[in-house]
Amino acid sequence: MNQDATRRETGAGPATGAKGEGVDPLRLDLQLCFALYGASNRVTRLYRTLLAPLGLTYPQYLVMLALWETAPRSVGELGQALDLDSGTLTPLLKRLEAQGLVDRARDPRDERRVIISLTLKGAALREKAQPIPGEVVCRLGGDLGELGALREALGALQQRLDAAQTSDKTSGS
Amino acid sequence: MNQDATRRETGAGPATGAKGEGVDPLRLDLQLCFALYGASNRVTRLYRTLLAPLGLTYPQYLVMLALWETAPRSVGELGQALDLDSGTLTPLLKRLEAQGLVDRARDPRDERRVIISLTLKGAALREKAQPIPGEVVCRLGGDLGELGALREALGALQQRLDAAQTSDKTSGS
DNA sequence: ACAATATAAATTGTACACAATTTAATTGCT
DNA sequence: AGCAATTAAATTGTGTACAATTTATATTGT
Repeated sequence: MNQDATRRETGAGPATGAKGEGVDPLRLDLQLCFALYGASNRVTRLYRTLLAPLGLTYPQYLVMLALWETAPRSVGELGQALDLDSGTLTPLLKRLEAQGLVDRARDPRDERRVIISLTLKGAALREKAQPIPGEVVCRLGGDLGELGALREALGALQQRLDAAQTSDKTSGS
Repeated sequence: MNQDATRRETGAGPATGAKGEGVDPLRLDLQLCFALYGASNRVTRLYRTLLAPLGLTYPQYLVMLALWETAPRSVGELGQALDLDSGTLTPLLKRLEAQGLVDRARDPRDERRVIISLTLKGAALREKAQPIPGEVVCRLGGDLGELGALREALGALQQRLDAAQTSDKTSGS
């Protein structure tokens, strides 16, 4: 059905000496970026199924996890913890409020701030979420140590990424 | 509410001993999900800066990387390679077409299929993209071996995630 | 041959992400 | 006190992700 002509390797250094130089950096980039991108998308997809009974999306679940840890918190504090800005959080929190899981109220001390607190329903949802992490680990089939190692590797990557970003910003203007 | 304690997260914690302690599973979940989610978002953000001169978003860059590897390809083949469906790819590819980087044409052999091929401009863009991976690695400051290990760990995670998803679908009668 | 089925993209609708801007409230400075 | 600068959310606009549906084309069974 298809022969070589239909699918060719593009580029790969057309006019170079074709002397078999090492690995293409773009190919490595594809592999690493892709692994992270794909893993992230897949995790979101996996959780989608598990979270459907709770009526939560994956980012909403992360926000609830953060609030179950510490509440109340302002939008800004939540954003700092989750590394998200108000453009993402504001509509997400409004949806959680519409579901009756959180309350949004201006801080009387500083009317610029909006304090997010858990409602009784939001606090109670924690019980229904309890089995989810175990279910995920069970489905993944790996041991906890391995997942912990992955978490640490990702944490280290995050710090590097933050450093790369800030050094980028400070050099501007 | 009971949460009066000040937040003491993200402190590069003392790694919390092996096991035995009553570790909250939801807390572990927060840490792992969050590491992956945060790393993915940060990578997208880092590339945003680097890709701006090329006029590409990060997902568009991944599509171009895939096409620089092998072109032409159908939307479906591209979707399989990138783990994205037509709902995501179709508008993205239309934007690449609007930029003159790819061509979209029905397969005369099977009019249902749409074949994506690189234009001269799209193929030429590869040269401008060449320094990006090196720049990223340089900014991250890590050694290549470490990044390679991370890629492998993520790859293993991906496979587990795929297995978890499919076992979910195939269940039921 | 042709209705039933299957397949490939496109479309629709919801929900993130995030840059850039806007709105409103607080702080600083004189 | 008065007013510029700062800060915190909200808003706006673009671009993903993805489930569910639709459209168009191809394949199958009788």
